[in-house]
Amino acid sequence: MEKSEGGHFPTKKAESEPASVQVETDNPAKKLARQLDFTGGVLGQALTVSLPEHANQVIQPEVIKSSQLTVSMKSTQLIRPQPQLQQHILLMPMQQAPVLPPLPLIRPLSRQSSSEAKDGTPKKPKQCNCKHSRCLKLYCECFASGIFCDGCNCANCHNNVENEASRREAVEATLERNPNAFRPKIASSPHGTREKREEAGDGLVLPKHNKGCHCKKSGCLKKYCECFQANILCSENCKCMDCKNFEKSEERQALFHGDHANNMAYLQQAANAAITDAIGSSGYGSPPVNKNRKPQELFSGLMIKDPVHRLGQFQQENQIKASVPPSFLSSIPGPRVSNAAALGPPKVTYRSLLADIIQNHDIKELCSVLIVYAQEAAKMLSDEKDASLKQAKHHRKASYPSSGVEKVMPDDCSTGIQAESIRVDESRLDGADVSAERPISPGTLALMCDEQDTIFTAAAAPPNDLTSLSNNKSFQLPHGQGMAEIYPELERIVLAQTRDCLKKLITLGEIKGKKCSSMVRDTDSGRQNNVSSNGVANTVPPPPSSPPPPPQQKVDSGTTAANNACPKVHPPDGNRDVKEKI
DNA sequence: GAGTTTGAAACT
DNA sequence: CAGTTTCAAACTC
Repeated sequence: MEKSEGGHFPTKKAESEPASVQVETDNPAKKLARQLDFTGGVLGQALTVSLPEHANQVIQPEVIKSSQLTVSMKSTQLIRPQPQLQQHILLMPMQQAPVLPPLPLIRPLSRQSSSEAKDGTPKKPKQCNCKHSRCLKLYCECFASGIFCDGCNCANCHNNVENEASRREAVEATLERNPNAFRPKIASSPHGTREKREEAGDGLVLPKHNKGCHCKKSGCLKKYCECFQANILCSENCKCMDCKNFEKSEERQALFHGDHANNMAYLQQAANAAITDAIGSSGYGSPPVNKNRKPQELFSGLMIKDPVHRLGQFQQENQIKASVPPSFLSSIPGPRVSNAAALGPPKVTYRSLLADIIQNHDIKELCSVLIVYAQEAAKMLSDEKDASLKQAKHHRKASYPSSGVEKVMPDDCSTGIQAESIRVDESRLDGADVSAERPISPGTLALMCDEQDTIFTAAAAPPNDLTSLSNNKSFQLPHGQGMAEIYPELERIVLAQTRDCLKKLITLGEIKGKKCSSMVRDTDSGRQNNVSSNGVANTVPPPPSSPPPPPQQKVDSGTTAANNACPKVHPPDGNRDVKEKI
């Protein structure tokens, strides 16, 4: 496409073919180019659209209007001027070059944003608001896009038919300054295909800005940035500072990914936070050499030079994430670890203070123990219930016989964990046990269903020999008794244990946080006098109303604090302890 | 909607 | 070519 453009602006073919649209092609897959005619063509009259890749192909204006000019634009990708809009597409002045220029500027993202409804349906073109440029400078989007102003809010507009002479002069002057002024700013990269990038997600497109952006404060994450506006990544052409518009940028990913991708408030917050960090802690206060971080440099370890700054950024980013719903947080791909593993910028990866405390096997073990708790509680409760039922039956038989009708509890659990066992004999619903009639809470049902997950079964298997739990056989209540009656009690027990474990985690986090804080003070007492009391341990703040951990779960702070190795949480000590406790 | 910020374009 | 100014869009309040 680049070479095919060769010259600058073509001859006025439109004058001889006023009602036709001429498309020149070389390669159908390449981008569309549009020839502009500033000779005074009006709508539908002198519309010449050039597709260098489609040479000698003539299509009707309507086709161009509706689709061709937006060809190769996949939904949210490169946004081109929308010729179907009522603004006029013009032809450039006669020039030597026979090959038509590509589409003009890539400004139109703003057009899209303001001219489309939220569902993406085109509504009406955006109108420029030029006041001082007479719409004869590239400041004017209409002029830059090669279209007449039509219904714009501009003042003293000369970008119209009535001022064709001055407009033509302006075009020539513009071309004199920059022969490529009306050529597209976004060029396809010779490497790879757009499809490949699109497949990579992120809404990425392969093209890059020809001149590159020069953003300083926006982090290239706002529409001030032409690259960002065009929905492309910054490239080596860019001379931006603190660029965050690169593929592995978490800030950028936060903008494009996540459940809150449409939440403009959040997007702005994320962008602002990223920018604030970029220009706040390291922005103008740091040497320019560090400010201009192109994507390539980001991959070269430049950012490692300032670990303090990076730490600050991570804290800020954590604040950002803490301010969004967990659903979004979970949607952020691989919080920090993934980035560390990826080829992203070599940022210092923040790790939770609990990262070394909570191990995978701990989680699995905890789950296993909770299951054991539940099982033991179920047995115990069922025994009690069975005994009481027998007594109740004796009493009832003396008064009136049982109806024998069975009541089937709703079974939301698709795995049918106890489709049979939750059948409750009505005879047991004698009013003496209200809890037996209590419907199973969704949480409990979910818990019981989840207990069938592989993480439970696989985790519990070796150490605690809980494989049998996976098939629920051992989870069936003894004596064939249903589970419904004891679910509430089971829930209470399991939740209590979970709560205790969480308390322990909180305690461990506090301990480690204090340790980290003291370490920071020791190593950087001169500068870090403003570190919070527990440093980054605030990521796991203790609940205000949370009482101190029960004595039996008190953490061996002496060991953990003295030991540089991270303290680890241990679930209740095995089945034996569980049984003893129950 | 007014005011501010931003960065490309224009200018020196 | 670098620095400054102008400009209009993007953004904030």
